[in-house]
Amino acid sequence: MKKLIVVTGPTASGKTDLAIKLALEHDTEIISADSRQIYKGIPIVTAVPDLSQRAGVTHHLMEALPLDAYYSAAMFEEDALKIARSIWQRRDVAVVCGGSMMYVDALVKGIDELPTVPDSIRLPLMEEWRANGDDWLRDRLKALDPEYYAIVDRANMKRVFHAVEICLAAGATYSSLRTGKKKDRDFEIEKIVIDMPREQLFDRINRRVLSMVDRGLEEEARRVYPLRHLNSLNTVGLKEMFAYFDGEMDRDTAIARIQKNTRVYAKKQLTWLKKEKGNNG
RNA sequence: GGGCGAAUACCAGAGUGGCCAAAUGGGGCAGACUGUAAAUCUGCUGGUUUAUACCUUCGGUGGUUCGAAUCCAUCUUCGCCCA
Repeated sequence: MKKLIVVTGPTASGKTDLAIKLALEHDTEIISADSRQIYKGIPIVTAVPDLSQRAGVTHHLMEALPLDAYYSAAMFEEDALKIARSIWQRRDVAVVCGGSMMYVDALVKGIDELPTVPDSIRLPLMEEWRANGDDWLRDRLKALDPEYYAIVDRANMKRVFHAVEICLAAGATYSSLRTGKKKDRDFEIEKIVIDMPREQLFDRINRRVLSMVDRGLEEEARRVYPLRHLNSLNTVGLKEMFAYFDGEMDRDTAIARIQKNTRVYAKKQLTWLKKEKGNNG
């Protein structure tokens, strides 16, 4: 049976190195499960390994998309499966490496099929939302899909909006499409979650941010600054630099905030992993 | 030596007699999560295992008052001003 070794864990925990080591051991390739490393043009802030670090191991879905490309967990599921199958034609094992927990889940457990929302629906809806306000959008959802309305986090407008646009695009309720069913996989999955004392992890994070600065984080941020409104650049390490460029804070403050926000990000990943552990994930 | 001002929870900082365990922000902690997820959102943050409850807090001490973080006296520390 073919096998997927999934290396995950919080940011800065050493996933990259471990994955490369495993890939070399199995003479195979790596599929990156990282919602930011997949974009091309921001290698420093996303801690993409350089060619020498990659040690000749092929990395897929890394630096593969332009910054303005739309991408999602569902697209990742599809792409990653396709790549894994092609690797399995030559090897028995493929290695997945990444900390985007939703991507990892989409690959490991599967994600529901939802229609892709066309701009012809999304953009006008967005316009109406802006004109009429949050309550209007909530009411809209209540009318379209009362079942989902009853359970959504109604303060989280991003979710409310998404549910509404899905209803409109599908011509069915979002709740009817949300099965949450785990898909059967015809391959073996070995999940390796890197764990370490929080103090040690936070120390690694703090130091890694400083090393990014040394390697040219500021220049990298300046290069993409004109595109700062793209979602791919709504990223820890860039948004703080942009705030510095905008004169909202000084450079040292920006760097300290990157460290802090990276710690917060790691914490969210840990929360996700803790829940998975509790659920036997 | 004299004058004035300030001392509030981890930090900053509101509050100037009861509605104050004390706004707000930061930081910290915890959590949610099925479509741009490094995103987005939520809760807690004096103690008491539950609390519309009780206890201990607003520099120290002593007063005034039914009641004080808030008023008075005094002490301590810090800041500014005059010598």
